[in-house]
Amino acid sequence: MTQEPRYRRIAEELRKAIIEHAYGPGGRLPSEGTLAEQYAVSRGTIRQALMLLRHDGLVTSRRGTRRVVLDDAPVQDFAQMQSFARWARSIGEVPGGLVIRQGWYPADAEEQRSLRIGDDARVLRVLRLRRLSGRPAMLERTSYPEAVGAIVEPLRTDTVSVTEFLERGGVYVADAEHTIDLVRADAEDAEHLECEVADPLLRERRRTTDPAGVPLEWSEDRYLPGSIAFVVHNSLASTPLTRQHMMPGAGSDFGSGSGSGSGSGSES
Amino acid sequence: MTQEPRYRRIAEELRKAIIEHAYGPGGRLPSEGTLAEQYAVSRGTIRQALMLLRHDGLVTSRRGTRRVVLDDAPVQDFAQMQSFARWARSIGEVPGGLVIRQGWYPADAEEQRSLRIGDDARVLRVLRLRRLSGRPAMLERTSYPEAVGAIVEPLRTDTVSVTEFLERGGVYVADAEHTIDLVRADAEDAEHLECEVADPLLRERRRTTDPAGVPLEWSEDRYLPGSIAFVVHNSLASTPLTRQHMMPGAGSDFGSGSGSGSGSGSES
DNA sequence: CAGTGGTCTAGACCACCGG
DNA sequence: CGGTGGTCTAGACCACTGG
Repeated sequence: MTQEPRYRRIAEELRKAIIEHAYGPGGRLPSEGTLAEQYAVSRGTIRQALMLLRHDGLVTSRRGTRRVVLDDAPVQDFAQMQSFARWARSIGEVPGGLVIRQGWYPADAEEQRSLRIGDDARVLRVLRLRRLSGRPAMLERTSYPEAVGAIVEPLRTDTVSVTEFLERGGVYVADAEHTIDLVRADAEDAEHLECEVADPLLRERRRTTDPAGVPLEWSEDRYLPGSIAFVVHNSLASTPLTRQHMMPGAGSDFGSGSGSGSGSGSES
Repeated sequence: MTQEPRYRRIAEELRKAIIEHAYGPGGRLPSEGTLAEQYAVSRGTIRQALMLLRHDGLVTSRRGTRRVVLDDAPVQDFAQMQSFARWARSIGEVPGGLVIRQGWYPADAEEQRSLRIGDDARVLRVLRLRRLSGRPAMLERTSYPEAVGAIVEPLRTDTVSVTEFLERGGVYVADAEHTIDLVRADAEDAEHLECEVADPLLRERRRTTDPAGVPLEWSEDRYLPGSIAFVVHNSLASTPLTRQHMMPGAGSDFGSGSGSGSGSGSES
């Protein structure tokens, strides 16, 4: 039962206390030494716990002063960020998923690079519409490498959560990289998202890998504006956020929806 | 001279080795024990170094196996993300800044909340146009609390980097929270960014705090599309990325540029 | 100045992965 | 099974903050 490491459980207790405003905001946490005594663990363990809160932007840390509680950050866990369905449920919406088209194709250059596969490899391309309580919210073009595709392919087309299915099969996501920018809807986007061609959409391109570093999927998701925002926290301690320059004309493809990446099924 | 802690210097050496493809990608790092010997430090110090690379998404880590090198991540340091000018230089562009309007105003509700100040506090609102090598790239509406505003106010209107100026004054940013979504240009946006009213823009709302947790600025930046993307890395180890739901009608303000937040100078 | 967090050590035990 | 990383301990010294 008690398989969660000590420092994680301590971090959870502290997080809860903070969210319930036991200290702040602006309040000071007990010192590491005091906490170590209270929890009857060594200072190192306490530091590990506090590190978690630090990375989530819940507390500061400076030599010389006690840690200060920051405002509540909109903290989600990794699992929730990784799965559209889980996220939807957490905000009280009913997630819907529907596969519009899927099939095996030879990997194009972008897929070969992103999924780290050879130029003779096949990928499963899936075009999927995501709904929030019935309303179209996002159109997802995903490419899976052979091994993962074989698991995903036989799924019912209305499977709500692919991520959760993969987890039951022992496939876990450990890392993800997201690129967020703006594109305009192509004909396919407009049809399924029920908007006009050339309407602006929020685009998230995503590459996920398993704990061994093996790429699991490469996806381009296009969100209708007004329903979603991305929130990022960064700090001196850890900075996963980056601006990226785009060569004029490249990157932000207007119109040609299948673009360079995982266009899904426009072929045939 | 040797003031950088040991583990950071080790991390830098390893990062360099990785970027120069001394191991991978896909290659395996030496074990922690081996590295500890090589650098003549304890295993704990090596683990601290590796933790940095882990959070940057450069290597994996799993019990039982050696760490695996992932693809090169687009790693920037915090300072670069924090400063438009520094970022611009790093991609070989010439940053430009021009204050269009600034002035002191009573803090509105949003500013009071974001900057954690009372309802009788004043803020300095600055409307600033940012250029990349001459071309308009971003329009920035920033609100500073009294203390910071007093430092920023006397600056020349063409000051390229406010961040760098503040650092010279001993003001350092330690934490930031970013919310990214899509809006349409209002009249003010269109005028200065040289686009049409209602053109889509990428919006980044940002709140930064100093090492003690005191809010330093609250800003709403609007980028012309096609010139920038945001890249986020997240992992089981640390997940600062979040989707956020928006109430229909709220959040994504169309038109009223000064929105709920730090509208700058539309008043008068 | 006393108290705090940042760094570092040297050791221990365990869970897990691969051969 | 041996080797690996994950967890945890008990101590030490230092840099910095604040009164």
